[in-house]
Amino acid sequence: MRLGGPGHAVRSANDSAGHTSLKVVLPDSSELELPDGATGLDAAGAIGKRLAQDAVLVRANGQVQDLRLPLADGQRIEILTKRDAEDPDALAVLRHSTAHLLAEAVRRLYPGVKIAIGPPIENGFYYDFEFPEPISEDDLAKIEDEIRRELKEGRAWSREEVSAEEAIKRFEAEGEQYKVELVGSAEGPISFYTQGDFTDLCRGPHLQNSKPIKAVKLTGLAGAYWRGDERNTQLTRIYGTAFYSQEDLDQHLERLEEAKRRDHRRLGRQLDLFHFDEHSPGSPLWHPKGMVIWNALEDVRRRENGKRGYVEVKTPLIYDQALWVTSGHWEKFRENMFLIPLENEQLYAIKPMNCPGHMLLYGSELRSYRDLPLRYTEAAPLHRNELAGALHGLTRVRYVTQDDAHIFCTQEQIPAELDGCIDYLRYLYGLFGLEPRAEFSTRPDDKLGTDEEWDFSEAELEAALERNQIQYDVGAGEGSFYGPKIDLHVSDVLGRSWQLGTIQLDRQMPARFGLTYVGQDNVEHPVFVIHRALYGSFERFIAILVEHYGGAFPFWLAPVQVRILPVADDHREPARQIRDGLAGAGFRVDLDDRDETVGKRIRDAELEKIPKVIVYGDRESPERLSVRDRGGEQYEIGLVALVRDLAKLSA
RNA sequence: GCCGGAGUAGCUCAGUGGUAGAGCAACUCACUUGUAAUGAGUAGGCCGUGGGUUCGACUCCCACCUCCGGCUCCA
Repeated sequence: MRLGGPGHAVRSANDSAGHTSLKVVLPDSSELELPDGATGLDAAGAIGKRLAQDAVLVRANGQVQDLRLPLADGQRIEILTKRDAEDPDALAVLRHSTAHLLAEAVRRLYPGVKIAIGPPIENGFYYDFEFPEPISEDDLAKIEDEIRRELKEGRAWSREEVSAEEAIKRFEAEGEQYKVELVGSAEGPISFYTQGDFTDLCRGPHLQNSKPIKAVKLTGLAGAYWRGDERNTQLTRIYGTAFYSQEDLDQHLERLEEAKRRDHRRLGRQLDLFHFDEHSPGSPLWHPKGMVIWNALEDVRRRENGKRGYVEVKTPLIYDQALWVTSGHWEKFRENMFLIPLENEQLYAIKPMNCPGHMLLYGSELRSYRDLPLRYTEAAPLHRNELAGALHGLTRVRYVTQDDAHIFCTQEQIPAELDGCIDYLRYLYGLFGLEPRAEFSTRPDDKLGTDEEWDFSEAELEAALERNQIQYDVGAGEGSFYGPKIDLHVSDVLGRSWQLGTIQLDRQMPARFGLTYVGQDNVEHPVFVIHRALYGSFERFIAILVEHYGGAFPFWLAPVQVRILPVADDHREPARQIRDGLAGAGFRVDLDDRDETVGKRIRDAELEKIPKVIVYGDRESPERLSVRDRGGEQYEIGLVALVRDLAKLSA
């Protein structure tokens, strides 16, 4: 989480020389007059003693600020207290302070440990350490106890500003090399926060004291590279979370449990959609019910591609090494490719992407400007030898299927084609009620091509985002090696963000393949390629859908849409006829005539999250069916009317 | 690949240096069922794989495989 630096807010009304007071605006729009140099804490004190005691943070003009820092004239301020227990900023400051308690505890328990960095994050905080001896999860309980001891004793934070030289000298004396490095790269004033006998380099803000920290839990242990770079030493990261009350922590843990019930890996097995086998790690085995969802996505893809002027192609799965050298993958992607060394033959590789095949296809003929734009689409199986530790259910697989397309177009056609992709994206994500975040990813360090070329490509994508009024974050250096990208991200049930759709503008790969078109001027021009996958991959998209719906798919996606339950033996035959009638009308319907009670079979249908259950007994007839919706709502309807209603749900 | 954890019946999980357990699912029988679990019985295990220690290993040690939580990388 990014906390606003306090440095910017320090400027007070000095420019209006001679004034010895400043005014701030409170949330109720009333004004508060304070002596010049007054801090957030002073402001709280001026309002009430109790507020000053309870204050944890001040928000000045929307920016969080440490209570100990001076306010500026004219700022709108808001004092946050433990009563703002759900405010993200109030939680962040609590957790940040708890991270410091963790560091203090670890330093006391493990002499010789080096401390690195410990920020608040989405649902808690972490702190990175270099331990002299490795620790294990069993150690967490001991550390947690030590934090509780600190809380019982009570801690108060004090803040001081020092020069960079002084800070470096101090950390060098303590042998804290990571802190020395951090000071070296710090911007703005260097500040220290001290609680007990523990002093840490920190920008803040922090609590006044540890009283508001009512619940702490250390949640995990992991390796993490210093500064996120795998060439650096791997530190030990301790994760934890903290709350203003025990109830909030309990609620948080409950939500986690609830989220786990929606996990696509769990539901995948429960709903009989897919599974994994250790004989092919990272490669799902799709069950019939999973394929229903897959094919529903395929149907949408084919239908919309057809409407939007795409043409379907099919290209080889394996290519020789020379092709991959031309495409640039041999240099940039080799370690992620499955190679096929054949006896007495060239080295082949299974494709991790469709692009090179589509390049060959485009290059197989002389192309005219009249042919463009040419939109090739192919959802072929791709294989990427992902690092073993990176595999993750359906969200990160080795056998992946993109809803891929490559749009070959002229430079002038780029804006319209990008707009077309964005419109398509909007349609698709809207269909499922997904609300993705857009990220604009720019040139990476290992890019192909010149900065001038990238300036152009990046400008085209950014202009498309602006034109379509899409809010986006910038992923500096996150682009593909051949071009910048617009990526769509959606979070899974446990808050992990996954990239789904992507739109990439590429002039490198067509150039490497010598691809051109003949213009109206009878001169060959370089052709541009837009790589785009809108679901991203079927696998990941289905994972997100399973969690998005919690397995309760809308009628049109549900693997089994209707289940018929005959009450007793005599009802089996008429129930079969109802089933056949609905199946004939094109619905996915099955019959549960097991020798179980109706109650039991209803329960099973609910657990399978089947949208419609029809109980058929003495009271029913084709003119009068008893339908139970998923969740328990019941109504009566004739077969003909039911077919009509269900057809509407399928559209 | 790296750090930490875990692999026991189809699934969810107990167990421990001395004969391998439960619930659900499966199968059989009875019940003929009315909107979230009818009852009884039966069967089901190279306790992830390979080595080692031991009179004896599911249990202790080592290596590997797979999965889980992170890191890095990525659709």
